[in-house]
Amino acid sequence: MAQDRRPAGRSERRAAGERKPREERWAQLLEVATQVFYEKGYDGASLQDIADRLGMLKGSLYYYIQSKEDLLFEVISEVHREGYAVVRAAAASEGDPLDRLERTIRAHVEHACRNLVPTAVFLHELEALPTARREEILGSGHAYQGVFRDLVAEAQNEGLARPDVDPRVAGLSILGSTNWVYRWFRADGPSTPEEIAAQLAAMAVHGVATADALVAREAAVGA
Amino acid sequence: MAQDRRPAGRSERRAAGERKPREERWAQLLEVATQVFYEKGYDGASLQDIADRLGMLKGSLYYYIQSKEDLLFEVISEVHREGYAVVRAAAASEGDPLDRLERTIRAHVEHACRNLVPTAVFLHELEALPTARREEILGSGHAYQGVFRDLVAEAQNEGLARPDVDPRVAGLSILGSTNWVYRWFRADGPSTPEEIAAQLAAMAVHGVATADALVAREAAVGA
DNA sequence: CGGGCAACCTAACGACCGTATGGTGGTCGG
DNA sequence: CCGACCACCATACGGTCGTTAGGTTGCCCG
Repeated sequence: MAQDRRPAGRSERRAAGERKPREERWAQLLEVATQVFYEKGYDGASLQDIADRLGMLKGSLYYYIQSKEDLLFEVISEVHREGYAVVRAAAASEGDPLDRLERTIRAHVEHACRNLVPTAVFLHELEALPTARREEILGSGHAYQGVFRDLVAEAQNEGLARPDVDPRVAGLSILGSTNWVYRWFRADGPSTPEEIAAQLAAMAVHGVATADALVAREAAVGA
Repeated sequence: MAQDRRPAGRSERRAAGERKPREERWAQLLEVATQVFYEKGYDGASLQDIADRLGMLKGSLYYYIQSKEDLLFEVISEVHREGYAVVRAAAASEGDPLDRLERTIRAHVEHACRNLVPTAVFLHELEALPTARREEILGSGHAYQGVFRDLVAEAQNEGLARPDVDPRVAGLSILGSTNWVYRWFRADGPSTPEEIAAQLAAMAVHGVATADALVAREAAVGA
């Protein structure tokens, strides 16, 4: 069996698509794996697919990894680390809770749009990881959700958000609308990431804010 | 090989877990398939898994189906038909666009909460279907999104929604927040489907409505 | 009481999966 | 110029996958 697939024109040692140093290949491997997981899903993707695109044999991948699962873990881990850092930074910035909420949503959406493929893999294939490794990435709590929930709760405490909204549900609503963008955003579409981010942020802020707070915000913009 | 798995205590013709008439078994098959796809994903699930839970052998499934893909198609097709009908009915009901938007969101969320598993399979595994069969289900347009987008646009035309919101993005935002519930709703959680639906609907309405329209709505409730 | 059909079973097919093991060519420091 | 080592190749294993073809049972109808 000529390594499962590939014509394998007898033993002329294969076309040998350039040898590369380890670090460079590793980065390339992660990129290719991300793309393949995006296109076929984790279970649907095979190491063969990935190796093919790298111009090597699937067995050779084990020079870089211990198992297929390692690849998914690495891909997801990387994008989550980045995204979570971006969101936390925005949430901890200056200003009143509504301002920070708006900035956080925008940062989150813009990051998702600009890292569409890894984000999609993260959101779609996270549950393909065994529980232990999943929690190694997420931490034990619901990190993302918590950021939005806390910002809404804070706004509520300062009288900027309507008292009848449940911060928990509000946080999940925001998370849903922002995490949905990977399903419809297209770089060649009619809207830029910034425009979309601004729209989603504005809707969310209007969704939770009191009428008074909204009036105050418009006045501040006008000033 | 004793049909791949199962101890198979020699040939005593297997425990024979009750024979059932076709229609009943077919319903049971769909239910089991839905559950298994939910737990393992379409690619991760095997016909063996499904057959095991039905107490039959995987080959016997082909008495009911032509291929594994048929199962996914049937499952997704059913839940989509139901859900879309519910949403369209609510969108076509009486009242001004904001009222109808609110009712539509509530109907959508309540339906999703009460059909959590099929909904999850629909949203998660839809893209596992080949394009042709996917469009057979969805129709060629973006049906769900269109309903929400049109309601927002209608509200805008009547001066009930803020002119600076993009109905397209607003529709997708609403779709995102409502389609996200399958990821966090638990029947044994602190909130009922109705409460969650009401919260999400209220946030969405506040997210797009003008200040005047909101005042008018509160007055109407008070009356 | 016998024939037929519905609802399965039995058994196997070829393909492909992730993974292990040992080899092998080129490159580079000494 | 030589040996070591890096980045792969070659090959194969055991297993599982979806799918097929033909058999077997029990119930129903006449």
